[in-house]
Amino acid sequence: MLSLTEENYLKAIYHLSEGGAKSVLTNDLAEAMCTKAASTTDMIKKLSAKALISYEKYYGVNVSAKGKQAALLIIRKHRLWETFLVQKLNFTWDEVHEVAEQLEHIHSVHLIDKLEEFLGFPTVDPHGDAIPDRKGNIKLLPQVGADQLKVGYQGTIIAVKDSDSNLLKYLDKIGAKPGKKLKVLAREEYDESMEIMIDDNKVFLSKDVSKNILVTA
Amino acid sequence: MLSLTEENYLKAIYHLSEGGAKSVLTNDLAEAMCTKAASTTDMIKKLSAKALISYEKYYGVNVSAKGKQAALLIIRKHRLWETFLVQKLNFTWDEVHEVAEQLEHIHSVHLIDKLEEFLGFPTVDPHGDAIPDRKGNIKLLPQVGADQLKVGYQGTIIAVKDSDSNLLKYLDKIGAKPGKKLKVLAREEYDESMEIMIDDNKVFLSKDVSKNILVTA
DNA sequence: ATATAATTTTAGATTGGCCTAAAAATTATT
DNA sequence: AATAATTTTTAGGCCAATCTAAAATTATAT
Ligand SMILES: [Mn+2]
Ligand SMILES: [Mn+2]
Ligand SMILES: [Mn+2]
Ligand SMILES: [Mn+2]
Repeated sequence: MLSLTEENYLKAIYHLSEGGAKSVLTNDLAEAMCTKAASTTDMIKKLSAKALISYEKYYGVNVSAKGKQAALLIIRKHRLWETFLVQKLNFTWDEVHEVAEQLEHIHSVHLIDKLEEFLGFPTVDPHGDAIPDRKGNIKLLPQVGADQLKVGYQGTIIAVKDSDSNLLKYLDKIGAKPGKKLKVLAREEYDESMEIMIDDNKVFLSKDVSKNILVTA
Repeated sequence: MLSLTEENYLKAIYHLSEGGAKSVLTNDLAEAMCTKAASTTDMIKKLSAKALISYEKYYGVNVSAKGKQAALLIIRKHRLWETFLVQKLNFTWDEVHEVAEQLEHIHSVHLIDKLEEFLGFPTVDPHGDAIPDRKGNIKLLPQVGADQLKVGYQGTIIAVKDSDSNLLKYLDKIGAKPGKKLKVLAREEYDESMEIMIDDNKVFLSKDVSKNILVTA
């Protein structure tokens, strides 16, 4: 059984290794966890001893198959709870992450399976992120940050980054929701800001915003 | 903000002091918490420093007004979550306590208020225990253990003790549920066993069982 | 290639929650 | 009232998770 802290480190390692094929570095993990590098090294040793990650001294860590599965089961819980909060308790999508950070550590397989059933087996959470199944399998759609797009691109918003509450409020205001059509009208190379069309609304976005909108690749 | 451990001790102190007017003793608290007396003394000092309990060395503790309110807000969460698990996720009443022990420590006033609304402002949990309101007020009905009853008593089951899963399964089997009519037909003084009528079913109960059935006083 | 800078690890300390063993205080028994 | 038994507290230590400061290693720049 993993402690709450071990679960949080493992999840952070998984998220940091998503996409990139490189090892997760101690300092990056420390920053993500809001702890110091020394503390992180300690935890890396613990997770490594439990075979959840592989660790090469000075060169960072990688999640093992076992670690990936454990991480995905935590993420499954996080996303099912977020879905519950929005669909059943009428939370707004900017209110759910913090509470889900706590709820994801409740230990009960029965609970989470029943919750999933109660929600009608949702496939994505309120931010568009895929929900892993009870085995820890997840199907990731190829997706890219809107900041990477070229003028003329047309596609669909798949998901948005969910950790900043104020960003989510803004995205809600401009209608940037999973499922919406997105078209790139113009792009300013100097600051990488863009003019885009979401459904029928024209908006200007700084890179700081656009990079948090994930679209079909 | 209380730690999970502090919350659990405080709740245990509150429960041990329910009914009785006497102070809660260190050994009793240690037993309830499954820890040793020495550990309990440490925690008593912490809770006392936070003014949640009053502590007289060697003579035990009493919950303060502030402590009582904090305890009742934890109990509120516990009972609302139990109600959720039974009513919405189709848990049986013997499955909910353990999970609620975890869920009661989730910190979010918004969450628990929304949950209460979602459940339709229930007044009692699946075991018949009253649910405190958002201020921490609770209305306790005068109730007594069925083991105290005399032959000829007629009344209604208010609640059942909820901590033993096997007991709950048995109570379910004999139909001993909150709201049901109960009549005492006979009582054997030697072992304090009883013959009772629940609705229209006649059952024999040992004291070990009857003491967990709470009826109108 | 060497010096400097950055990163990572180790060493040693702290805090919360727990323990055992010993000391102190209270309660019960003669 | 003195002694014995019980309860409670204190003393000292352990483990998990954190920190700071110092040492070790790797990366970068001359
Ligand atoms: Mn989230
Ligand atoms: Mn999400
Ligand atoms: Mn319960
Ligand atoms: Mn209950």
